[in-house]
Order: sequence, then structure tokens, then C-alpha cells
Amino acid sequence: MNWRDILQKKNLRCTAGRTALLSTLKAARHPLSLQELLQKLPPTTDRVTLYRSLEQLTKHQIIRPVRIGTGTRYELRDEHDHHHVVCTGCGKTQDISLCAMKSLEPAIRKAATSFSHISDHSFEVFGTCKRCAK
Amino acid sequence: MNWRDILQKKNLRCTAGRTALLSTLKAARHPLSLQELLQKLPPTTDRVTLYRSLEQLTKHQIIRPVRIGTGTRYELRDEHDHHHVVCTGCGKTQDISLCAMKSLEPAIRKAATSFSHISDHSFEVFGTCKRCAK
DNA sequence: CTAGGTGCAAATTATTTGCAACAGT
DNA sequence: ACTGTTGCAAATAATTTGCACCTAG
Repeated sequence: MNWRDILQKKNLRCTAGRTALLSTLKAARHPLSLQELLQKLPPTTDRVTLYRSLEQLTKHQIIRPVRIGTGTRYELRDEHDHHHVVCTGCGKTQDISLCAMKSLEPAIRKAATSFSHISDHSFEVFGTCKRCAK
Repeated sequence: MNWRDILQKKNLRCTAGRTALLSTLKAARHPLSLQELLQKLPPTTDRVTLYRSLEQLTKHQIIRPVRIGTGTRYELRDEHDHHHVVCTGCGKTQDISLCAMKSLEPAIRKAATSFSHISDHSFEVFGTCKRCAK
């Protein structure tokens, strides 16, 4: 499935900026901050447009904000069977291919008594990478 | 153990501002944003001082930043056997008294091959509260 | 054609920094 | 006293808003 189809399915227009953004996120294989995106995307990319694209794509569940350290980063939402380990020293992240929700979901649904339904979750693990530990 | 002891143990000075901040976080029983803190703390509280206090207390592991929705909120770090369910509609949070790390830790340590050690984690669940679902 | 998107300017808001005065131990 | 903390002013950076123009469908 290409970007065009994904966008159209949500009634979003397929523009050059958006496909560039999505491809960049895809290529990165780990969450990118606004800053990082501005660096990787063509220099003509407008800050404000990027803000708005991220907002739209997030709202339509195509990407997901991941809150790491101080800032927010974004990743494609398609593969959510993994989480991240983040180095508190240098910010480097490594994927871990397990999903916290898989095992915990039943208990959480039972515990979240004042909630009507659960839609998403975020799980980040923090530590020190071998490089920073030296 | 009172705030004075906790602060002194970390070589931090026990000031009125800090104890007020800690007591407020304690009383809230759920993570508070900078905004919320400014509201709850005495009106003389300085924004900048609050930023710096939060930074210090975070660095010394007395409090912990929790990234929810758009912003960052803070909570005491003492009881970490719970997580939060956050309503994406109104921001309301409910505690769930289970710890994601308990069951997942062994698998995570094994998977995080490029990490020297794991220090912390954050786990947030998003959903819609019954009120917003209507 | 026409509603959704974009780009630029400008307003807001959030966060950081420098420095002199102050307070805890 | 000595050093960490605070408060204020001011610089920076981040995010939002308005509006005219553009473009995918």
C-alpha cells in the first residue's frame, strides 16, 4: 500500500510534502523530532506546514507522537508491536520488539473503571547505552 | 521521611519553594503540568524558579516527568508501581495499580542489547473516559 | 471548480540564560 | 562565610494564528 492510498483512505490529499514526510519517517526506522525532520526533509520545507502535517497525520492515526526525553518525536503508526529503549545520555534509541499492551491489556481494561474504551498506549524504557556507560 | 531529609540526602537545600512544590505534587496524587503547578502554588511563585526546581528534583530522581498529551507533567517518584490512563478528550487521568515493568523486565533486559543498564520507564495508556464518550 | 493545503508574516507562549541579591547549613 | 537558590529582566526558541495564494481531486 502506497502513501497515496493511505492518505486517500482518510480523505487527506496526497501532496509532495506529506509523502516526503512519511517516507522520511519510514526510512528512519525510529521516531524523529521536528528538528530532525527539518534537517532530513528538503530545505524548502516550511516549519509551519510541517507542524500542520504532523498534526493532521496524527489526528488521522497515520503517525504517532512519541514523547521521549524533553521533546516529542513522531513515528509511523503501522507497526506497533514494538517500543523503545532510550539512552538518557545521548538520546539514542533502540527498538524492542515486544508490546507492553499484549500481556497487560486485560488487567488494564478491568482496572480503568472510569474509562469507556482504550485506544492507544505508549511505553518507553530509559537507560544508559554501552557507549555512554564508559 | 520528610522533605527535608529527602532533599538533604541529595545535597539539595530545603527551601520553602521546594517543600511547597513537593507537597503539592504529593497532594495531587496525579501528575501536574507546569501550568497546574503555578495555579496551585502560591501566586508569588516564580516561573523560572519552578522550571529550575523541577529540573533539579528530576535530576536527583525525586520527581519524574511524565509525558502526556502535548505537555509534560511531573509526579513524585516514590511510588512507581502504577501507571496512568489518560482521556484523550479531557485529559483526565486515572491511576492503574500495576507496573508494566514487573512482567516485562526480563525480556527487555535481554532485548536491549546495546544498553548497559535500564534505569526507568514510562507507560501511559490512552482512551476515552465515560464522560467524554457520551 | 473548490475545499483542503501551503507559505509567509506576525502574534503568542514556552523555555533558557545572566546576574545580583538572598538564604540554608 | 560559602555555595546553592531565587527573582527579575531579557534573550531565544517553540508553537499558533491569520490570510492570500495554490493545487489535488
